[in-house]
Amino acid sequence: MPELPEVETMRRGVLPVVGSTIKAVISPPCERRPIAMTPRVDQIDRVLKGQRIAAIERRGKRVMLRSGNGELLILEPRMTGLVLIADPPTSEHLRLRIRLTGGPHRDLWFWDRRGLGTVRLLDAEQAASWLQDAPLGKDALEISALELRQQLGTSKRPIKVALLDQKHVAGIGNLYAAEILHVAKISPLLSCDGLSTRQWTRLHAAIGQVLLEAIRYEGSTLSDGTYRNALNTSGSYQNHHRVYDRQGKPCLRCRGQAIERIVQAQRSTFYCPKCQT
DNA sequence: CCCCAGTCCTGCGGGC
DNA sequence: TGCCCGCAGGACTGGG
Repeated sequence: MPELPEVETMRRGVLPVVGSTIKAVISPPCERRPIAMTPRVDQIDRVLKGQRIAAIERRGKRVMLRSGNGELLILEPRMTGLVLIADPPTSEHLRLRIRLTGGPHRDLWFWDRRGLGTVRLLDAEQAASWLQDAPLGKDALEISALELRQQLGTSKRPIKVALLDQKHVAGIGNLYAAEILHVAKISPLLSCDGLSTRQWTRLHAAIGQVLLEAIRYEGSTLSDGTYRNALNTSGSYQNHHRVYDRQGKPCLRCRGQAIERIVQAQRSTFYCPKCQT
């Protein structure tokens, strides 16, 4: 579930470890099948041991640790991954432990209940080319209105489906796509090439508005309770959702129409058929 | 180009 | 009450 607001909240939460030195990178004992990690953890350990954490960055839904030597450790939480400096929710689903020294925290954890997350280490050269050539669009908070339209404008896919495609714009997932389209008053069913200039402008504004608003509330912790910030604390944006998981309930804008749930590209879409056209 | 179904995986909740 | 199935969806893959 973590999308841009949750991942940005994780990033901000682990910022205090910038300047710390990496003592070791190890796999905590975990009986489950290991998560996808390249290269192997002992290789990652060999490369990063003794290095300073120079920065913690984010692109789309990934948290990236930049080492003093310019290597990039990319943590991709996917559905249930968390990046923490506090004690993780359980000891059972720990996937990576980065032991630290010379700063306020002893450990940086990657915890992932379902184990769909990934860890990847790139050297400085690979990192530079990955940041440039990765099949990953501009970050949703960086993209301009013009770029957004250039990326999506000729597509015949429904706008909701296209917004989820990370190679056009990175960071928007199923929950925020629904929230954004409601704020923009655009039907999720509308074909991208059918959006008017006015609608593109509204969409771009809604992306910024919704994502920043969600970051202010530290993201959405859904009923399964999985998502936590770096201090293992819940977000509260779930209390401000306009449409997500509100099928049958009245639209908060028009007050009358019931929110509908439909399926697009095998995913739930929530919207107000009256407000979103 | 786009779509769809299947894959990874765990925990929960609906239905019987 | 208990058990099983299906659903949740981020990213990716293979076939059409």
